Amino acid sequence: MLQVSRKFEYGLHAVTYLATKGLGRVVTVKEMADELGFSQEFLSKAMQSLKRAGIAASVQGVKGGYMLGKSTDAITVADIAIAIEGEPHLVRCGVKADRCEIFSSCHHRGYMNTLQHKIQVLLAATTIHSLLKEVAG
Amino acid sequence: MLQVSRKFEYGLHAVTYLATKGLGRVVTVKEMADELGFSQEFLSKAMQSLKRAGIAASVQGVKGGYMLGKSTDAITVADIAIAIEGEPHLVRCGVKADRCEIFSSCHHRGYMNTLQHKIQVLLAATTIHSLLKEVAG
DNA sequence: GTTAAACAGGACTATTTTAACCCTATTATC
DNA sequence: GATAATAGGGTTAAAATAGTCCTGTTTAAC
Ligand code: SF4
Ligand code: SF4
Repeated sequence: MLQVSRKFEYGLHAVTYLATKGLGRVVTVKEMADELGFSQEFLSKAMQSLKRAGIAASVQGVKGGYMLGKSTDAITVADIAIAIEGEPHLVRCGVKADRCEIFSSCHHRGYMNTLQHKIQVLLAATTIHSLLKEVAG
Repeated sequence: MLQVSRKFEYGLHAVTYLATKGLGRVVTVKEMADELGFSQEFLSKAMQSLKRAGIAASVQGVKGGYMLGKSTDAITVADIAIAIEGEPHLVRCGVKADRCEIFSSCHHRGYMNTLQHKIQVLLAATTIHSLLKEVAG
């Protein structure tokens, strides 16, 4: 329970990788996959999600690739999580009420929702900038 | 990502149900399943986990059933999560290092581990006692 | 002491989610 | 026009979760 997906971790690694390369530098998926040690195809999907969210920017064509779409202190871990996994739903009923058979009689939905919010606050508290500092120091 | 399991929610509901019945009262799985509206067989597994963790106590035989094993302010949401899902592992490498192909080159393991710890602190901050008050108030 | 109602738990199956792969555009450089 | 890259749909494979079944053990009641 409560384990992050591999895709999210791929995405986070990719973003920190791009960050160390500087804001302007264009990097291909192939380079990142080789350097970080994971599947090119799968990372590619993660990058597409990050791009749609504006976290990464892409350049198409032969000399194309990805770069960061924002400065490192404008990207939080929560942003990456949402870009890749979509809106967070700690409980099934968050997706759609009828996903839970006891929705109408459930009394701790309120608590679960505040819990989810607190977790989001935790994720939003770390920017890529601060994460890189933490890793270095 | 980061969704709690149904079994955990079943367990949490069961514990709050037992709590409202008072510490001494013995309740059968059948009664709880009927009352809360979920599968007897599946709830039974959750109760067995809760019992092993000391959160619930059981009485075997004809007039048997379950009751709380501790007072409501000695049980936290984290306790229930651990009883049912086992030790939390936000990242794959927490289970076993070789579950992650990039373990040796990963730089944000430290961050992920502190994140996990903070989530545990959140869960441990709510006792069943305080949860019930929150629901009532 | 036999019966019946309950917990205990192993083993299996089904469902859902996640991960991975494949294949075809499209874009832009050379 | 060839090539190297992103964009993305669709399919398959693997893993985790949910749910079921079946057998045993305990104990109150008769
Ligand atoms: S049990 Fe309550 S909180 Fe959980 S999914 Fe159902 S309605 Fe939502
Ligand atoms: S990427 Fe890092 S934190 Fe995540 S599982 Fe691998 S070693 Fe652990």
